[in-house]
Amino acid sequence: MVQISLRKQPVQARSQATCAAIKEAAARILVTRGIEALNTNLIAETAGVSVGTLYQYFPSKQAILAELIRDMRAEMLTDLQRGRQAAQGCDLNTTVRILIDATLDHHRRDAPRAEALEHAEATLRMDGETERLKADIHLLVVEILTLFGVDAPARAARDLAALASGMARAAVWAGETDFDDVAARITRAATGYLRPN
Amino acid sequence: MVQISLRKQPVQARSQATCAAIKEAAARILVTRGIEALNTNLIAETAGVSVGTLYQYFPSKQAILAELIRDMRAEMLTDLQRGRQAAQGCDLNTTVRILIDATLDHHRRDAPRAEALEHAEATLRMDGETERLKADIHLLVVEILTLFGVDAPARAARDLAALASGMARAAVWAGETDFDDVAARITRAATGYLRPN
Amino acid sequence: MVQISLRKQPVQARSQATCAAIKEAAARILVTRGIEALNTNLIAETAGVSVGTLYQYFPSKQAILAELIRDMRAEMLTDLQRGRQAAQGCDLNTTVRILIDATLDHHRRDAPRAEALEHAEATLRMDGETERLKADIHLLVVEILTLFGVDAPARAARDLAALASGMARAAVWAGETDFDDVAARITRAATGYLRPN
Amino acid sequence: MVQISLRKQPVQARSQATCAAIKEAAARILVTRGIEALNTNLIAETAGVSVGTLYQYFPSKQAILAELIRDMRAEMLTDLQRGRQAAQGCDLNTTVRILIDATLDHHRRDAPRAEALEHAEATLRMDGETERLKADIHLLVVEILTLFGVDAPARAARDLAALASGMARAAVWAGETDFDDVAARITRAATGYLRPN
DNA sequence: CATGAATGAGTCTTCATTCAT
DNA sequence: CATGAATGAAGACTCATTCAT
Repeated sequence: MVQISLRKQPVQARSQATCAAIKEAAARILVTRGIEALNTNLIAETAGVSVGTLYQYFPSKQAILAELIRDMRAEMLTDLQRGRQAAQGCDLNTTVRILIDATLDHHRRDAPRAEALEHAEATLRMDGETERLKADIHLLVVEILTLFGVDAPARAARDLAALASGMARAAVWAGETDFDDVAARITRAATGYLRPN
Repeated sequence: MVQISLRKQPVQARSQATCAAIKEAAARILVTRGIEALNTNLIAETAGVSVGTLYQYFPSKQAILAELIRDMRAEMLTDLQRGRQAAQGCDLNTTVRILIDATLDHHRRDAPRAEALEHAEATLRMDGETERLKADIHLLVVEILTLFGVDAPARAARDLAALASGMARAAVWAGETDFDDVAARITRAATGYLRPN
Repeated sequence: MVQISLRKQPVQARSQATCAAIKEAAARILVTRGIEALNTNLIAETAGVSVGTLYQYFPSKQAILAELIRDMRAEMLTDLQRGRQAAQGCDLNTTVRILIDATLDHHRRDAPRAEALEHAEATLRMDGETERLKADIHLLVVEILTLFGVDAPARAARDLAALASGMARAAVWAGETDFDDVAARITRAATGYLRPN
Repeated sequence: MVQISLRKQPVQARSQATCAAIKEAAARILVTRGIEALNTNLIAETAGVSVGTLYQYFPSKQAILAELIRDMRAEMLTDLQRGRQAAQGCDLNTTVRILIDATLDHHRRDAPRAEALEHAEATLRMDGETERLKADIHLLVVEILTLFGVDAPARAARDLAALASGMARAAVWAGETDFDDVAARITRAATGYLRPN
């Protein structure tokens, strides 16, 4: 359980810029050189600040990673909420298709980063805020599945998330870039999973 | 790329026991305390040997992990080959069901261990032998899909593996133990994925 | 081939002092307890800093030694260049005498240290900078010998350097401190070596 | 001060062969891979025996090296004694030439080995037996120099030994193989050193 | 006696974190 | 606030030596 609350709220513009630079540096290192190469001195250097400054904004190395992941999950929740809006009144299959599409939006924005963060996520124990976001994401899917009368909606939501995440990450690994096609294939599997009978 | 060849071939009974104890200790730590807590001193202590002994059998810490993973992949290949035998003459859906069942055999033997190793696998660059095993596993699936005239069989094999692995790992995370049920759900998704049209 | 470039350029006064303290500590240990007793923990402790600090300034243990040796060779080159200036217009024997005197200047400054470093030098593969300094030293002698029409000047330069170095080190071992006398004896041998016929 | 007396006198032929094999292995490693690569496991393996056996014959790693050096010094003493016989009745210069020739005999037999051992010798504290041999060698030269009325014969003997050893080692380093020529050059220097006036 | 498995003290090196300036 | 020098605990790995078989 990682303490990620900022030590100080970066209210000023410069502070926010520094904070963002640190996070960007960490993400870039994570993607290009892997989690083993990720260390605070390198993050600070890459961000163009001193280690001391880094520790002004983040209480620990883990906190930086945790916040990166939290941001990703927050974006994903937003993407899914937008998807739900768009799917108002559609049938199950269409809704599923739209939500899967939404799920892949952060891959579309920066696939290697999404992949790296999802992998890092499995290594860390999450902070409360991120857990809450993940719960919200899960709940959103559960609600929709419930609406369509799907059996064991919690388990189904988990299965679908795992299926989608697994396939998306494998596609990134394989170097695929056409995420519409990936979404289509994931949808085929999801639809099959949900098919009655 | 990790060098995993043993430094010393454990011919004597005591040697083999020691070697196995080291691997078991590493696996136990990996499962119970995670990859960050995995260090050579702890492995040796847990195995009841000295660090020196550990290094008689393994050239590096990574090599221990690599061999654990290689063993798992080797078992999985065997499981799948057995599955293919059993599926001789069956239709696609049945064959898929049988192979997915086989895929979950190592989860059935020790689910937390399977989960931990699959996650660790994503962190390491594999040695040649393990790459070969993974290629063999992939090829086996590709061959079967080709036999049934599935489109883009290589990509389909990758998608199905990712889908199955993702769902299985999520189930383990959630604490499920009925892997027949998990297999049934994975099969639903896989069958949907493969459905023509 | 040892990488000796400092990790951090010691610009501040404190840094330079720390860096120098580390080198001094290493030299002192080398002289008093020999190369086998030389280890990074002891160097750091002797220098009054932590190991971490040592590694801020030197990328490896070898690099410390390498830089000590490089410094010595750089001083020696300067000594010899000064000697060459002083010998302008002298005959061969006088020139030789002056250069041998110059060669012993670093023994005059700190004989045990010179001895210890020259011995350590034979153990290490040198970095490029030190090789260049040694080549420059060699070249300086070759040029002078060529000027006086000495046969096979490269080989003669090597022979004379070996002769001088060997005798000087033996003198230090024996506890001699009058390096003018040592220089006189070396000069006798060198003059004999160069005598035509 | 290294304890080198054998733990057991190798009276039997097999024992002597084992003992020699260990020494040969150590020497070969020293020459081909340097003193840093010299370790007991490698020596034993190279010699075709087990570590345990190695420790039957030598009380420590250092003892092996020490005995190798002792052997070399013993041979050198023999060479010099033979040289003194041959030089009976000759004048100083001829005697010097003969003795220098004798000094290079172990280089003629195996130059890289001689070089490696002489260098290793400088690193070790010698055992009593080797010290005695070196003292005998020194004394032999002192006696001859005294016979010819050389001033400060002990210091001269030391100077000549250093000069000869230094030049010979430099020649080996440079890859020279014609030790008659090396001897001639050393003799020129030695003769110059000894020249009255 | 020979073997080689086992030992564990000792070394090098890294890196998250602190704090004097 | 920013800096970056300093810290030192921790971890990977080596190798001389011992001892049960």
